Amino acid sequence: MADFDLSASFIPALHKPSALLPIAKHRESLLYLIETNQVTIIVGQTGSGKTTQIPQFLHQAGWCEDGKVVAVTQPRRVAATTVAIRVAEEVGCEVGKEVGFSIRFEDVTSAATRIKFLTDGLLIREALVDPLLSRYSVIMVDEAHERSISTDILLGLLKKILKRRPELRVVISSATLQAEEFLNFFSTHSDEPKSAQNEGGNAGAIISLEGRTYPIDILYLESPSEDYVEKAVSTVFEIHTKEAGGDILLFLTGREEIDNAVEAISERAADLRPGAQSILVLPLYAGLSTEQQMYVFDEPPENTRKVIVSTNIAEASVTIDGIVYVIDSGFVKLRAFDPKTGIETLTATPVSKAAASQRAGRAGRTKPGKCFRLYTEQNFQALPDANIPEIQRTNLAPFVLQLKALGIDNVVRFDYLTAPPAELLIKATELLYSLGALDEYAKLTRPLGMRMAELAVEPMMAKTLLTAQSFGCLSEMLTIAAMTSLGGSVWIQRDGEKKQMESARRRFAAEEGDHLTLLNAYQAFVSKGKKESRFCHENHLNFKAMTRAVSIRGQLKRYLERFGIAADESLKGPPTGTSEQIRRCLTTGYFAHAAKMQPDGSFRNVEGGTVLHAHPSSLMFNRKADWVVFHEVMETGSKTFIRDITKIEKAWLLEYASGFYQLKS
DNA sequence: GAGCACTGC
Repeated sequence: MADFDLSASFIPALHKPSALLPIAKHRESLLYLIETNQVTIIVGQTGSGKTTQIPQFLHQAGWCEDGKVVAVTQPRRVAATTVAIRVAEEVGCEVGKEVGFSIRFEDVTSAATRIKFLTDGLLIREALVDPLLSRYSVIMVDEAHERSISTDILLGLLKKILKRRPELRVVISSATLQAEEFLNFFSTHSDEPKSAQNEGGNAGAIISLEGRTYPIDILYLESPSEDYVEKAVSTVFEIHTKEAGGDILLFLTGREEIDNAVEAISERAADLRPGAQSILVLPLYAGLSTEQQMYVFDEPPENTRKVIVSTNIAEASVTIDGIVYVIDSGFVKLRAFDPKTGIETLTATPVSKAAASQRAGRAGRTKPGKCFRLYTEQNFQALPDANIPEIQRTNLAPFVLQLKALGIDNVVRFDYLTAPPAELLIKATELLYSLGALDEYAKLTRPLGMRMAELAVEPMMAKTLLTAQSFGCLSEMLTIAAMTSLGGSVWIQRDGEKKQMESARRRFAAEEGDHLTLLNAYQAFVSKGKKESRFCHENHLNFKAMTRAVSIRGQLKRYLERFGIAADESLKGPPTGTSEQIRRCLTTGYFAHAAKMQPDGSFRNVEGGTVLHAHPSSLMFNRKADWVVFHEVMETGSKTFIRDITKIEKAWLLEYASGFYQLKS
């Protein structure tokens, strides 16, 4: 018994004790600030431990007594789940007990849950049922500086709720640049009498927490570069030949650029002198399958430097360890919505200063790093401080509908952190009126408008679903709604298998267009394919997306059942809605997205002013049609594409949307 | 002939 087996006697700690985190020494002052202020802004560097520690401090300090809950919101699902799992480990409980999380389709909480991580979109939805969010004693809004539209709407709601609940505490985590803006927002009360202010304590406070990151050298170009992809490739090799070991992360804007850069880097890497350290180059973007994305986390082989060429996904959503060098092109593709035309654009735009420093920060996670910016220091100084908030450049129809459902009738006077342009609000209101969700006084209609707000799909599809029963095609529309909400990720193109994917897609093709094709694919997946991944692999379908479609369809079906609208889904035989019923039903929701094919094969919208092209992924690409409706329109580069297209009859437009088209002419 | 990233009781 002489042997003393270390591994049997000691269990390695899963996590560093939280006392070692920089935040621990601020514990008392943090708790004091939260106690005495309704709103506390935390400026926490990455690695400060704010997200994992603050909820535990609050719990220990008694904020969860009398059954109250501390909520922590995140803009992304993965963050909500991974942080919850970590905090549960630190607390020493099972996830779903004292510490839990709640995201769409996954509620891992129980009556015992005291610390709850959730997405901010979900917390807004909770306000539909519990307008004062009364079960929460503290609500921490994490990553507020990202300014997602859900975060902005949530902050506006919280400001309203704070006036009615003086005992509620709000904690906002922000980057340095925006802390004052958040504080100002919460300390000015535009339309309240003075006496109502500061009732629950002081209006607010800001506290800074230092992080635990390593220094990063920032390097700029001396003169601007003409082609940043080419410059990026040569910079990779300069780092590789001149700098010490460590992996490289290169930020470009999109799939095409990334594929080109990956190819160029592997070609040049083949010319490296024999015996030198080699290069392993990997792409990273959302359009890749999960397996392809996972490669970036693998250890590279011996004597090999890993180079990851990524979109913005690596800026905040995906964190890769071992990165020592960052190369920043200075550009990102951003979505914007033109209220005049109703068309979304996707364009490469210069990043903000905040985004540039976030990118640079990806280099210093494990040791000191370097960031090579492919632009000059003057270029950097000219960049905007922060990105334009999403609320100022997005289609607001879904959010106007939500605000109305929350009892906020005057959406123009709602207290926004940053007000959206009036045209966006008008456009959204007009669309909701034409769909029948709002009446002529812009009040939410009942039951139609209220039900549309409760359905978790965009308003045009919500309207379609709510009329489907009267067309006898509810079962089919549930499937189509679930499939279109996947956003084009249904089919997967594997390397060099383009032809095979095309022919797989043709197997499900329906003459009438993409919606019925999606319906065919789903029905094959759940019947013949038995919801198995093998079927997806054989048919070039995205298994993850198809599984998600099954969940979404189930959720939508339950919502409708609650409204007393039940799909007749008897066990025998396929659904019975005819193609015409389905296409008529689509027209009742998508009349605003109608277009007519021209002799040259392009489309014009009803007003005739906009030239639209079928997206190459659509069945209507290279096919004849007359009138169509489509799910989505997007301008990229110089062309405007429509996606998910289905043939309809012109007469149906007049039948279901005469008001809309009279209004327009 | 081709789309950044997120997200919903």
